[in-house]
Amino acid sequence: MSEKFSQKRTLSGVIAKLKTAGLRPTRQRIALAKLLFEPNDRHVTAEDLHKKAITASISVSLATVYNTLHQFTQKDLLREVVVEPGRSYFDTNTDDHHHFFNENTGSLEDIPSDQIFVSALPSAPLGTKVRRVDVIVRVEEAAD
Amino acid sequence: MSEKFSQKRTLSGVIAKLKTAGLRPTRQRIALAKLLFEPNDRHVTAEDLHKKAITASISVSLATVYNTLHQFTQKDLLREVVVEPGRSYFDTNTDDHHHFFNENTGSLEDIPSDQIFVSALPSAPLGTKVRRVDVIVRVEEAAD
DNA sequence: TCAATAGATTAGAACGGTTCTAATGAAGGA
DNA sequence: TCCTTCATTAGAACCGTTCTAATCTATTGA
Ligand SMILES: [Mn+2]
Ligand SMILES: [Mn+2]
Ligand SMILES: [Zn+2]
Ligand SMILES: [Zn+2]
Repeated sequence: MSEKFSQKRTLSGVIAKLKTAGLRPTRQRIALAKLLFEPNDRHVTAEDLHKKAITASISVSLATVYNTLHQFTQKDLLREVVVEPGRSYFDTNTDDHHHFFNENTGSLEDIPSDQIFVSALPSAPLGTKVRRVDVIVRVEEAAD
Repeated sequence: MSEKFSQKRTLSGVIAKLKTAGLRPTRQRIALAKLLFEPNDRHVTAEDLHKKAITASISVSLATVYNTLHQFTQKDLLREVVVEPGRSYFDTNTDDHHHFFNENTGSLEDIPSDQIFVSALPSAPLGTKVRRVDVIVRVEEAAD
């Protein structure tokens, strides 16, 4: 597969993905989607992604990065993961899964849902229904 | 049990608790501990507790509320619960347990650890050890 | 092809929860 | 009581995030 062709495929794939989600394929959204939707899943903060874009010479404002991350989340292209106060992570893996969170480094690692099992829960509080079950395994650097 | 006696018991109990933890029983810490360590477990934010104190005519600064919550957490009198970005909850229940989190109201409800079971996990990332496993069941108001 | 329009982007201000600073006050040991 | 250490405080600073309102761009249908 030539580089040009692979680039083209990525580009058209990204545009299709945006259109399918009902989002206009703007220069900024296309560029951010390309950074996000690489083969390997990623867990990024808004500022991570903004830095990454700037480094890649993609001119985009921080406000647009936030807008885009939230729109992608709303359209189920991303998932928001909350593990520490004052900072949101966005996850390119939208499958049902869980996380290891390293409290020393701030890094997130997926736990596929078939590698963990949460028993039947007590019933949800009256008048509510379960939207999602998040398991966060908090780890720390082991003492030597 | 007379009210005076019950008050005295609470006061001396609280002071003992602080001393045991290695914290000077100051006026502010005693007052906040009394608000926190009531029979029923609570999930409060710093601003919740500060308001509660002011309402109860306890003069204490917000900075001291934050200091105290963090000190209590460090001494294992409280546990921090992270469920939404930009706001920390402090939990008077320090036993191993999990939570329902109502995303509409922001309320937390305990799930005793014997009412939920998380299977053996995949091993923690290399060089790390598990500090805690948090299960957060996110619920929302049910449609009518 | 070209308005017209709806939607997107942007810089910078504002926001809200939290932390810091450095000055004052209180606890507790000698 | 005096002294040292620790705690409290008001207010400023901080920092991630959201808002504002001006500018720009994608889309569409004439
Ligand atoms: Mn990061
Ligand atoms: Mn609250
Ligand atoms: Zn993930
Ligand atoms: Zn709890």
